[in-house]
Amino acid sequence: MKKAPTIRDVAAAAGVSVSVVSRVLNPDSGPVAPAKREQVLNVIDELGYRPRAAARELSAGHALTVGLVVTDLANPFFAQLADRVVWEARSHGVQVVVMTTQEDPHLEAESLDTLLDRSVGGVIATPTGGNVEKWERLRDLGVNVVFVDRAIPDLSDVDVVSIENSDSARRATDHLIALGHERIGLITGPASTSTGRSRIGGYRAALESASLSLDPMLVRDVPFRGDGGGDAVGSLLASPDAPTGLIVANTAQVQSSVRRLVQMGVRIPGDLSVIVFDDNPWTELTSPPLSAIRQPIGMLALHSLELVLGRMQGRLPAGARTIEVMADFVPRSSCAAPARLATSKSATR
Amino acid sequence: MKKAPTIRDVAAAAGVSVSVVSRVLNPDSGPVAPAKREQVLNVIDELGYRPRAAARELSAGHALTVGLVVTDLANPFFAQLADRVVWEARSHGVQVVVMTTQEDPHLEAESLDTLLDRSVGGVIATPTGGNVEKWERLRDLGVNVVFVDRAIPDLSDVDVVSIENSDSARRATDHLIALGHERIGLITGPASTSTGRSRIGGYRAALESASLSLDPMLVRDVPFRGDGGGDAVGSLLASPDAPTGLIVANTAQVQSSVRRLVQMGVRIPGDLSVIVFDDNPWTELTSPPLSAIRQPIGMLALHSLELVLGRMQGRLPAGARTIEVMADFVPRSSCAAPARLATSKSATR
DNA sequence: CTACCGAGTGGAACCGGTTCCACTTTTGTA
DNA sequence: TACAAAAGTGGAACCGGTTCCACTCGGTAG
Repeated sequence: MKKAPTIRDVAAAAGVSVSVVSRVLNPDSGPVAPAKREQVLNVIDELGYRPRAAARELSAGHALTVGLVVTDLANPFFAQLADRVVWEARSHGVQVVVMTTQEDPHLEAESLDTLLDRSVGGVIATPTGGNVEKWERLRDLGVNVVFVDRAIPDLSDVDVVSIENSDSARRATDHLIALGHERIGLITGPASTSTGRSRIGGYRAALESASLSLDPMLVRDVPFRGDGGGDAVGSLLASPDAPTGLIVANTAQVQSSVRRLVQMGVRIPGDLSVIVFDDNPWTELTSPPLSAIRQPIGMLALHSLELVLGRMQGRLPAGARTIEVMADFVPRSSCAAPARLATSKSATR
Repeated sequence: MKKAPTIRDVAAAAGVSVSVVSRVLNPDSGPVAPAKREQVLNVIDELGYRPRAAARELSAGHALTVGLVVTDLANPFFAQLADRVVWEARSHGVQVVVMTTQEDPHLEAESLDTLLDRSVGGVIATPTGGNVEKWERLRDLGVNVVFVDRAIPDLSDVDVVSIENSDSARRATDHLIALGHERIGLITGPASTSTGRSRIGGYRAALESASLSLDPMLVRDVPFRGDGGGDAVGSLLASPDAPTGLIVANTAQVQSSVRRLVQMGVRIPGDLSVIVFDDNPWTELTSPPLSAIRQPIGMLALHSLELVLGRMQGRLPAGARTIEVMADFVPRSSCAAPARLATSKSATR
């Protein structure tokens, strides 16, 4: 366990001063004679010298690192997001420190403190919704913050990247309406989140333009964590006036909801037409394959990182940006006309 | 964008020297009068002071950070592993820098260099198999390395955490044999990896003790990346002498393999009994639900981190450790007796 | 022939912590 | 009461980079 060479070792071995070595390391920081540059590079190579990141960060005041704060990586949505962020960051020479919040504002606060200690250049986060003052502090201290997937409305001056939630929900609802469904269940994220509200909004809009009334009993907003999805499915279908179509618009609860449907032996689309938000690899392995809103996770990651890096390098104009990307609707065989269409219609009227 | 207070600001505001503040920050580094400690803590709280990690790392020579190097987070196995590692690390006040290799030794090498620059205290990795000298260098420089899921046999003095691959493969094979299968296909990882070899070993052992011969055509080792799984499935089933049972023991290729089975319309378990390695949440959502080897990912994460942290704190005896954890076999309805059992038996003899 | 300019260089301060050491003040014990 | 050991404190060096600045050379313009 020998120890690594420092810049002074290199300088000594090359017979130059540390200033010269530093200038070789950072090409635009001053002139170096071509001969000496060569010489220094040779020594660096010989000694296997690598600059210590900590020293650099200390003097620079900030790190070439971004924090990624998400709920948990066990959720495929976040896992894929993290995958793309890490990958994209790498190609820019930036490292990613990953932290998870489990949707708990306390854990989130802790993460933010830690990120601050590390002097990260930026943070990409799916905020829990709390910690408004902490986020503000971070921003005021010069850390570039980008919210992805969700936003905190009270918080100004923060970039946001998300999908067109309202529009996506609307398209899913329209699809079911077009098939003849009149009672459509919606399982969505908490109404306290921007995502939840937008999706409910899109759902409502679709119903309105089809002149269908919105039955509040059919809309269930369940928390992002826990077994809320499955329970909501159970209670929706237990109702005597059960829906014939269902949109699961709480990404985190898709798995739990589908599991319950399978357990209950609900025939899809015979008993129930189903559309899920977020197209995971397995959604086409179920029988039948599920119609889905496919979130362009790669795009979300790309834009988020682009914003953070852009701000870190100061090459973006001031003023927060909001980027909304389109999500595809992928029709598969989990949707069909409601079975009781004819009878129920005549019976109701 | 004001700037954060430093230890000297705190010292000045509290009317003490920086040494005292530092001792308050690191309780076991020297005595402080209770009154002054109180006073310093108050000032810290008032100013919202937080020590800069970079400065600390610079003088300590190493960081309270571990690197996690995996293939990619889009793979649920690694995503879950990362989730647990991040979670567990957090509770120890350690941050995790995640890097992905895409199974490419060059990218892996790049990651290791970066990790070295960051003076990480340890690395948890699923090695690609290359870069033996780089790993050695890392180890010699005092970075604690733990391999998880796979090992590099040429590399001594490195801790390894994995499941009992041989035993697991054997149990899966035994299960199919007990049902009456005699031709059992095996799709596994590259034979150049420790994981691949062990699983083939277990498979072979099971066949031998049942006095069945091993047909090399039934064993397909496919790379961890790409579409090898699906293709192997296709070619296995295209054979006139197709297997009646299949074990997909290449975790990374399970999804691709199952997708192909579904696409081909193979009836499970009617035409083919199937067992997959790694029990993802969706394996019970397919129809029928798939029998699986459930890797205790949490245990893998826990042990890996335990080892890394233990070594970082120097509270582990020298000498590499190998930890193998048991994997559960979860029988579901994707396995049954081979349909042609009676006829094929009489016909063959 | 001098004045001036720019390239090239090295010294030293600085970033914000930790730690060693010398020094003063308590304490405890003979 | 005397004197050693322990507790408490501050100064300053150090970790390994970056950067400012002063300085020495050439070469060129006046």
